[in-house]
Formats: sequence, C-alpha cells, structure tokens
Amino acid sequence: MDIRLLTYFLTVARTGNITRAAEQLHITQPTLSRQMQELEEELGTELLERGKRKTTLTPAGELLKERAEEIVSLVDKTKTDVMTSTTGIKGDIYIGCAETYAMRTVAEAIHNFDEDGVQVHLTSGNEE
Amino acid sequence: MDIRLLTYFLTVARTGNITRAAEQLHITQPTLSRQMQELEEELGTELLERGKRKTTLTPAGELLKERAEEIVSLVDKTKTDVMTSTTGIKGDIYIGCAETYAMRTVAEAIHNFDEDGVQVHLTSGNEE
DNA sequence: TAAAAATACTCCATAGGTATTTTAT
DNA sequence: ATAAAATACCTATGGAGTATTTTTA
Repeated sequence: MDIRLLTYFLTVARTGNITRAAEQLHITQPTLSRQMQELEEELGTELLERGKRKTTLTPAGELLKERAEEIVSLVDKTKTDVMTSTTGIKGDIYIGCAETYAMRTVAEAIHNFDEDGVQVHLTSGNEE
Repeated sequence: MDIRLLTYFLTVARTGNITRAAEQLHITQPTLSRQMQELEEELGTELLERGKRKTTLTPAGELLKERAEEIVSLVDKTKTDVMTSTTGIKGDIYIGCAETYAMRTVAEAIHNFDEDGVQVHLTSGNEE
C-alpha cells in the first residue's frame, strides 16, 4: 500500500471525477484511472461507481475514504514532526531589507511561516 | 512516503541490525541499506546510528518508530476492513473429507481461521 | 581482523505519459 | 453527441539483486 495511492483516491473521492482529480494532482487522466483500478485490485473491492458526470463511492469506498484521511494526515504529521525533531529548522531567522516598503511584502510572506520555536527578526537599513 | 519503507525501518529498529533485518524481510542487505538512506534523505534526518555490532536509533528515529507502528497497524487494519467490507469473504465454508483422522488435521488448521461472520462446517463421509 | 554497512554496477517492474477507443447520458 | 473513463502502447525512474569495498569495535 502506498500513501500516494491513498491521496490519489481521496482527491477522486472529493471531486467525484477522475479527470478533474487528475488535473488537481498534476497527472494525466489515464494514469489516475489505472492507479484507481490497481488500488481496487489490491483491495479486491470496487471502490468507485463510474457514471457519466459523476463518479460516486461504493460502501467500501466510503470506508476507505474515512480511513485514508486518517492515515494521510497521520503520515503528514509524522513527516513534519520527524523532520523538525533533529534538523536545525527551529531557531532564529534574521531578515534584512533595504527599503521599508519591501518590508511589508516580506512581513506578509512571513505570515505563512508561523512555525513553533522559530523566531523571525525583521530589520531594515544598516542597523546591526 | 511508502508504507513499505516504514515496515523496513521498523524491522531495522527492532533488530538493531540492518543485515539481520534484511534477512527477515527477505531482501538483501545492500537494498535495505539504500532504502534506509533514502528514508533518511526524504525526512532530512539521521534516523540510525550505525555501529559495529549494533545499529541504534537517534531521537528522530525513536519518534519515527512510535509513529510508524501506529501508521502500519492502521494501514493493515484498513486493508483488511475494506477488503472484507464488500467482497464475499464473509459466509459459510463447507469442508468435507473422507477420513476421520484427516479431520483432526483440518480442524487444527481451521483454528487459524477464526474470522468474524464466517461459519465453518466440517463434515465427513458421504452425508449431505 | 571480522562483522556490518556502504558503493558500484545491472536488471526489471511499474508509475507516468501520449494517442486513441469505449462507454454512458 | 459529448464528456468521462478505459485501453494500448511507450518511456524512465527506482526498487531489488550480485559483487565488492569501506568502515568500526
């Protein structure tokens, strides 16, 4: 079992459309189609009910969706937790920029980096 | 992230020895060695402290071990649950055998197949 | 110096792609 | 008739193997 397959499946489950899911995943429709077939084969169960404008989940598919969400989020959390546990990602980051109007842009970007244990210091000009 | 890598890692963690872990996994030592390196690369962290007679876990490795056990068991449970949810695995199984002494062997084998929702009927001779 | 791990290759299975056909509405 | 899924191919990445070298108690 591959986590990649589970995320693929979740995207299909959410969109209800293999073609659109493939776009979101940045892979092609035939590739995703094959992968879903292989997942069904591996589990020995039909997961998707292919219709014209809508691809719905079978009961087994619904069950997998629930579990897959758990698994994927647990794996993601594990990855980030392990990655940050030893690497020097925690710590201080010093950013300097010459123009004050640039600082606003930088400050906005920093909003996306609200990591636990990381101090961001933003300074301007030639003060040390 | 691949579940296979996590099970590989768990085997290494338990045995404290890549060579022996490889044997248990029925793969070769170089293959497992590479896989562990790739796992460490993917997570950007050292997981194993390679020593002569003992391969121990780094703190990050310990954390991953905890989580990996959760993940692997959750995935295993999901697989069996989804597999049995729709497929006709549940049901009755009829086993007949000609000799009564063979029945003992069969009965013992059945002990390993105590599945919920499955009735096993063991009959002998030509009774219907 | 001996057991364990890492390297250097070779091979092949499969994830992914392109082009096309089939299927449901 | 048309949008979605499936099929048929091809390619290339990487998982796994064999042979060998490099580490570390």
